[in-house]
Amino acid sequence: MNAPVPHDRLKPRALYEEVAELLRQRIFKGVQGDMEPGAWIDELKLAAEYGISRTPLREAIKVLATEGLVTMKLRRGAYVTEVNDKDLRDVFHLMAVLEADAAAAATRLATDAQLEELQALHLQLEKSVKNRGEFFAINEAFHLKLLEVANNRWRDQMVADLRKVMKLNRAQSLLKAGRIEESLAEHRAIMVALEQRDAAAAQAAMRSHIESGQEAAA
Amino acid sequence: MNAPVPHDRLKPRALYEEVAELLRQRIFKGVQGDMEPGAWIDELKLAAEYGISRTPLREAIKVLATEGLVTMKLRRGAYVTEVNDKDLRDVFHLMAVLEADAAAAATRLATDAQLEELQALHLQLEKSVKNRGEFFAINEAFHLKLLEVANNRWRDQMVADLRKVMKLNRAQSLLKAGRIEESLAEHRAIMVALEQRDAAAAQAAMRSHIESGQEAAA
DNA sequence: TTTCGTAATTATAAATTCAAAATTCAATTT
DNA sequence: AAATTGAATTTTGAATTTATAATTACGAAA
Repeated sequence: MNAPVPHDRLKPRALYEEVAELLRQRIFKGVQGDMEPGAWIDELKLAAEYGISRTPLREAIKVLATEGLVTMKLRRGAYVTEVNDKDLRDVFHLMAVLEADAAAAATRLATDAQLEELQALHLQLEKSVKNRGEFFAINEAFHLKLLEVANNRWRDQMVADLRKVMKLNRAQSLLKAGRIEESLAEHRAIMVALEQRDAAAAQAAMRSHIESGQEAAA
Repeated sequence: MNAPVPHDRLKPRALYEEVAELLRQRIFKGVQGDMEPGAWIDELKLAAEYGISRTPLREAIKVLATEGLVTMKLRRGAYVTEVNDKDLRDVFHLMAVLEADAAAAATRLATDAQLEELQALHLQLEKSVKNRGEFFAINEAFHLKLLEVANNRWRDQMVADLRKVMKLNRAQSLLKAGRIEESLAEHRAIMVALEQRDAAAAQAAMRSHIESGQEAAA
C-alpha cells in the first residue's frame, strides 16, 4: 500500500523559497569555485546538486534577481552580482536610514501600551547580557517590534530584504567584546527618546546605533 | 499542431517581465471584477487570456510577490495585496526619505562635472514648463541622475520599486495647475543646496519636494 | 592569414505533463 | 437535522519535454 517514501522531508515552506535561501547563503558565504561574485550560474549543475528540477531553481533565481543578488541577462542566464565592501556599507546605511525613520515615526504612533511592550523587551535585553544567543534574539525582536509600531509594511519589507543581505554576509556573531554593553547603552538612549516622544532624538539614536553596529562588524 | 501564433514580433524583454508589467497595470488600473485588491489570482484563466502557459505567469507572480504587490499563500496561491490610501501615503513617505537621503549623499559625492549635469537638466526643466509630457520626462531624468550621483544601487532598486507602485496607481499626471511652478521652485531650492554642498538643506528640500507632490496627487 | 558566414552545439525560456494538496460536496451516522 | 468523514474536483507546485536563441567553431573565400 503506502510504499516507504524514499526521502520524506517535512516541507513547511515552498521549495523555491528553500532554494532561494540556500542560494543566498552560497552567494554570501562565498563558496569558492562556483557562486562567487561575477560567476555565471549553471542551472543544470545546481538543480542536480540539490536534487530538484530546474523549475523551482529558476523561480528562486528570479526572486534573487529582484532582490538584487543576481543579475539576469536576457537569454544568457544569471550571474552572481558582485557584493563588495562598498555594497555592504551601502546596505548598512540604508538600514540605518530606514530604521531611524521608523524610530521617529514610532515616537508619534506608539500607544502607551506599545511603549510598555518595548520597555519590557528592553528590560529582557538588559537581563540577557550573558547569553549571547538570547541577546541577539531579543535584540531582533525589539527592532521588529519597533517596526511594527512604526506601521509601514513597505518599510518592513525593505528592512527585511536588507536584513537578509546583512545577516548572511558575515559577522553579526563576530561582535567584539564590549560591543554588547555599547549596544545596550544605545538601546537605552533609544528608549529614552521614545518615551519622551522625541522624534529627532529617536531618529539620531537609532541611526548611530546601527552605524555603530556596522563598525563593530567590519 | 495548433499554430495560432499569438504574438509575432518584437520581444525585447523576457516574457515573464512583460507579463509582470501587464499584471502590475491590471492591479493598479483596477480592472473591476478580477484583479481587484484581495481577489485571488486564477492562474489558468490569466494564462489562457494572455495566450501563454502557466510557467512564465507564475514566475511573474513571484516577482510581484517580492515587490509586495501580491501576497502568496503556501499551497493556496496568490492574491492581490490591498493597496489603500494609507499604503499610498506610506509609499510616498518612504520615497521622500530615500530620495532625501540620496540628495544629502549627493552633496558629498557629486563631482563638479556631475553638478553641472544636474544643473543642465534643471535648466532643461525650466524651459519645458509648457510641455507637460516633456516636463515629467526631464523631471524623472533629474531624479534618476541624482540617484546615480548618490551611488547606492540598493537604494536605486528600492526607489524603482516604490516608483512602480506610485506611477501605476493613478494621479501623477493629475497634477493641478500651478503645481508645475511650485515644483520648479522646489527644484531650484534643491539645486542651490546641492551647489552649496549643504547636505541638511538638500535633504530637507528634497523631502518637502516629494511631500508636496504627494499632496498634489491626493 | 584573416574575416565573414553558416552550421552545430549548448544553454535558456516556455509549454506540457504529472503529482500533491486543499476545498467542496455528498453521504452516512448519530 | 446536523455534524463529521471521505471521496471527488479543483488548483497549485514541480518535473519533464520541447522550442528557441546565442555562441562558438569550422570552413571557405578574399
